[in-house]
Amino acid sequence: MAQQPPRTTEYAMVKINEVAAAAGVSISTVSYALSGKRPVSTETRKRIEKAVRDLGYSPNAGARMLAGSRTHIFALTEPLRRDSHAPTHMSFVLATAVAARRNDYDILLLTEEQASAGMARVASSGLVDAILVLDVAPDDERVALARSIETPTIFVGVPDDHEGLVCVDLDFEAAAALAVDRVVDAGHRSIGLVGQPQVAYEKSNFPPRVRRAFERRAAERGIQFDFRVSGDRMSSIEVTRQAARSLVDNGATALLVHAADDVHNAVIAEVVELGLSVPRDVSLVSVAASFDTSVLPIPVDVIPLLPEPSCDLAVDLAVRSLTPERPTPGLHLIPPVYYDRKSVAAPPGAR
Amino acid sequence: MAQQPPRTTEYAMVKINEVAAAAGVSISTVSYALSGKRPVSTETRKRIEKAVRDLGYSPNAGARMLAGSRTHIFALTEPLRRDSHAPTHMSFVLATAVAARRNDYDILLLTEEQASAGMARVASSGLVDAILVLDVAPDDERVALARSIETPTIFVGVPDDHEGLVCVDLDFEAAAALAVDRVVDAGHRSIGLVGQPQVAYEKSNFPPRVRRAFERRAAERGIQFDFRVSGDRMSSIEVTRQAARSLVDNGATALLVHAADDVHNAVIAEVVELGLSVPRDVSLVSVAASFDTSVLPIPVDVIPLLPEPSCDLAVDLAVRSLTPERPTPGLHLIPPVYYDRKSVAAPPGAR
DNA sequence: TTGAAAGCGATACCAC
DNA sequence: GTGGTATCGCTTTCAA
Repeated sequence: MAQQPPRTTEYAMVKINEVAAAAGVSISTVSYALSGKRPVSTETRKRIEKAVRDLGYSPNAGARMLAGSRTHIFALTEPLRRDSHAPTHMSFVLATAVAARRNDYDILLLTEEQASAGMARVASSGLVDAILVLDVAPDDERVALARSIETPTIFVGVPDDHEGLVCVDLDFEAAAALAVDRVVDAGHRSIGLVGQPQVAYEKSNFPPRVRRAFERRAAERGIQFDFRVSGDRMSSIEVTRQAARSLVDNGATALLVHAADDVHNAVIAEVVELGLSVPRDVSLVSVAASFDTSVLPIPVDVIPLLPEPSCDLAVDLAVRSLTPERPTPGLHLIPPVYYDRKSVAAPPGAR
Repeated sequence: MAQQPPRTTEYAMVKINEVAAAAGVSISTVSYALSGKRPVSTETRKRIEKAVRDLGYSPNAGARMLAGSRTHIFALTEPLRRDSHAPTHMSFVLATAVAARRNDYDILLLTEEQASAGMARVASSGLVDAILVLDVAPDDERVALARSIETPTIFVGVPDDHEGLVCVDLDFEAAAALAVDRVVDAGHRSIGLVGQPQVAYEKSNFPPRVRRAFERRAAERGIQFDFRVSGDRMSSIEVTRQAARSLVDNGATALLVHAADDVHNAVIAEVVELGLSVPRDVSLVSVAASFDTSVLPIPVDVIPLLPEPSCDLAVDLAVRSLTPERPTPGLHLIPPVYYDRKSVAAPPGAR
């Protein structure tokens, strides 16, 4: 006699009516037991849960969308441009996906050349409940589209024209001011900022915000300040090293760095080559870094740009935008946090 | 009198019956006109297309899934581990997304801790039509799951146990043979292979494939050949440098490298330190690199492992797996392509 | 606390 | 070449 093969898998997709039959209740009770939108007696709930487990039931996504007008999917639009910093992007995508799953949402990835097309498509087909916008540019084309669709849209990053939009971001201005305060409080009277590569100040939006906040706060504190762009990854690191050197040569005793990890390495290398030591001769603070500054050749104080807080908040806002109390349009800023790695001390002259 | 605001957007989602009414045809005709699954006279098709445009119609995703049993979504499972090489991963994700869109498919991103859970979920809820598996490990947990679900699954990469699976990968054997041929054709009579770290030859399956193909082809061409493992990322690069040195000391005039970028750097550093120049004294070829070998200190000829061909083919197989002629399980190999970066020349003795 | 049944908006079969 | 309509599997109102 041939033996039955083990039924490890259901080959026909099990439906809600089979669950209902197995549990001896009606279809609607099963639905309510699973969604929790109506009280169900503990006893019947248990029977239903058992039936669900036994049969390996999982509600059909299409049917759920159609009947419930909730897709349980968020779109994530991200240009994934070649020139952008891949590890940073990946951690944002990852953090978003994790936060979404925590809220029982899946992530649909939109990476089209013309991002608006994808957004328009998923919005008008009702494929997603909300749209999360990453890697926001100052003049982002997705802003106009966000205004024209009814699908709730959350920006992680702040475009220049953000009137009426829901935006999440690190409070870059506060971060820059905090960094300035720390070194000024330590006694420094002349500080420099090594910023992003030149192109970032045209194509991205937070670099100028950091720069302006840095300059404003330094002026408020009545100290000397100066700014240099860094070199980009593909070019030689010489641009960055010259930037660091000229800041130090001009008297800066503390350097703030707002750039990728390789720029930090270059700055440290230059400081070392100048025969200076951190923090005795030069203090260092990293602003809005999205990598771990404690694994640099010299650990560096940092006000990090962590993906998790931003993405968690963005997902939270997306979820809330589907409820009666929709989040208020405007900037939802994450307060900066300072991590001490002992790379700031009083300047040489102060001792 | 208050002026009507311009109707730039439809605020109520337009449905197929409205399109039908506007075009003066039945619902089914609209559906067929859009899907092309039944001939429709040119004239009525035009009227329908106009109505679609005018009303900005886009079929409801949920309804389409439910009625059509096609979701037009592929899942993409990718661990997105912190330790893996972000830029490489991102280019694979991007290439997959682009290929999918070309086929009118969207990508749902699965990045859960335990990848199988996500796969099981989307499979059993019918959320996706197929699953694409990236960043495949030799003993990948997703292999077992792929076998247990009915959703077609395509692996980009080859796990050790790939019996019955559909896998896409570079043709490593052909790549190794091609590399050997190029240097032998250039006149070299003694060549070396700097391979992966030792552990890769135990835990992975393509490194031995490359090594064997290298040795087989070299033997066929009747030349001297030798092999060394490289050092792994965490250990010192000394292992790699010694490997390169001993190959050269033993008479190799050409080195093939099948390893990560840091190993390439170490090999180049050693060659330079030996006072040799590329390609005058030593020729170099990189096999199956997934990074850009033209940005190494010395540009190196390469037979790359490119994301696009693999991802295009994977998507193509996914699409075909939904048609009557499903792709055959097994390895679907991408033919190797040689990129000349001028790191191969005739050996010193030949001149 | 539970059940019956009316949709949700497409697809695709059966008729004409 | 075109139209009517059963159907997909769930959510949610209405009734009990």
